[in-house]
Amino acid sequence: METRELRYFVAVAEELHFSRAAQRLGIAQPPLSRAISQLERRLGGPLLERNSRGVALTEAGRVLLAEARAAIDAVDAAERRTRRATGDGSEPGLVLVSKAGAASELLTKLLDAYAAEPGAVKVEVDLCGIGEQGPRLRDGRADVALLHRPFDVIDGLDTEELLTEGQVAVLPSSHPFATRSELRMADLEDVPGLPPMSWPGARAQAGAGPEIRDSTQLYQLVGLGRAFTILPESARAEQHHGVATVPVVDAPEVTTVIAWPPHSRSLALAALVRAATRL
Amino acid sequence: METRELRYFVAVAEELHFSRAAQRLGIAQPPLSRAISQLERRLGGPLLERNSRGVALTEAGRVLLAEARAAIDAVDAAERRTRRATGDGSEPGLVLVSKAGAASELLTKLLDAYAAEPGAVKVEVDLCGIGEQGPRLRDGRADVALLHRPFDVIDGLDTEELLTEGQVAVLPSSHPFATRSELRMADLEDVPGLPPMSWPGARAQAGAGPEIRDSTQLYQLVGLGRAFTILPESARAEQHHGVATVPVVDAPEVTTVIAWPPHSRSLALAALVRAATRL
DNA sequence: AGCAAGGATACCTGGCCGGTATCGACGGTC
DNA sequence: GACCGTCGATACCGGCCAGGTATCCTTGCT
Repeated sequence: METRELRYFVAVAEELHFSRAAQRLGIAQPPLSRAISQLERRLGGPLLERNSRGVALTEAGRVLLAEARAAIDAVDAAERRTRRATGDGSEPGLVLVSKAGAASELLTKLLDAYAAEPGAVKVEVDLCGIGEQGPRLRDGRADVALLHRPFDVIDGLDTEELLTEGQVAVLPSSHPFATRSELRMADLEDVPGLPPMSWPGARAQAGAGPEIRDSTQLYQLVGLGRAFTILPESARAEQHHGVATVPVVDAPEVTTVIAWPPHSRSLALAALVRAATRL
Repeated sequence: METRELRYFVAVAEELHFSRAAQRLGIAQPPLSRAISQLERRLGGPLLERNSRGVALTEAGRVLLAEARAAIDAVDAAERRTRRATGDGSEPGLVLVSKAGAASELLTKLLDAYAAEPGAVKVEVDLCGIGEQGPRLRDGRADVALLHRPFDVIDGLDTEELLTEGQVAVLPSSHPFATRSELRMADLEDVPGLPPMSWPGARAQAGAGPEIRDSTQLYQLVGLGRAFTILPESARAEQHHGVATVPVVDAPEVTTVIAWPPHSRSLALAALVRAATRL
């Protein structure tokens, strides 16, 4: 099977519409129809059900969709990482990705420690939205990531634990809870007049609160008295106007891990991970 | 990048010889040379160094080799799993792979428990050589595997723990140790007149002992008084002529885990894993 | 110098990809 | 129920590129 065929199939499976998929792919509809038919013939059965007025995936189609996405990511990763490794000098040697606004203290320590190693290469730090790190590692836009268990999905990645910490509630400083010396999860089940925030990607926790994408947004919302949330202790290092933090003594512990794709053979990556574990 | 190009590159990178690689691929040498040149042009730098009398990989080439192998495995997996999912009826719904001769008791319990579930599909059990499970999961020849931590590589796989157990020494029954009620790791550091076995794939432990590939071989060698080894307790369920087992009280614990590729969305697989964790 | 090995280049051919035109099946509408 | 719009399938054609053969060129060995 060729990459092209997989991309074609994914487009159709996502659009559930041949003409739209063809448009997205920048080709005409007939070649796309033909390519999918060939694929179905080669794989020994139908992938799509062409009902009148629409297209639906068969069971085999669902399998192929999941597998094809993973395969395309792997191919894209191969291309990106190789292009990065071709000695055109100016490019960074490693791309590290982390949630915007998280683990910044740990991150600076890590970068300093690695930079001091002999043979350290340039590290580009890429801050992305919550839950975006996994995909970036998988499709080669990044080589290594900082993640937070149990929040981030670490399926299919190699990891090393770096730091385990408790969590604190992040509240408007005007809120009655803000003066408490500690809180319990039970206190936060239903905070009067304050919705909890919900993260994109997390099991949709149906929290009626606003969705946020980065930490600036988060602190702004809290400062405005519109929401509260729970974050790892290290978030206290950042001071924000109108925002108070109170330890939540029985919150589940959060572990910051460094993660990388399992087949990586990069010496630079190995050195970075080694530096991280020695922190 | 197309799958074909990746396969071509891997062939050349493995053979380090264009003509032999072309032969292996079933094409002539000139198209292969051209394909590699195109790849190098597209990726922005050389992948191979053509020294006089031979070919060597550049750093970028090493990166691409590792990435390309993973990508090709993913594409092959997509094809195999989809072909298996196309409703041609006779085929098995899931392929489970396990080390030959290991965990047989757990395996039968698991298969029985799953078969009793509503909507259970046919499970093909595939017994393979030690260390072969990972590759089979990665390239789609299997959907799920039983592995043993810390011996098997579980990089890049999702896992659930099933069973943790101690280990026993497996010795010829004529050996002085065979009558002991227990042993310690220190006793086994250097057993007089008996070499330890070494497994393929494991970090080459330089044990001067014979290499073995399956459990029949193993018990035969032990029965002949040619070697000894350490195995999980459950191995005692199998009785073999001339072979004795003695608990090793301070051996590291072995955990049997069920493992599957992280992006799998198969309902049948999910049911099997659920059945396994309920054992 | 001659030769052999091995990768690169030149050039041709055929298959397949992608395009346009058109068909055919199905549904909604008046 | 005839008409029409939507959407995927089919027919056919043209151009590109993969793959083949022949040959060149560099290199190392004798």
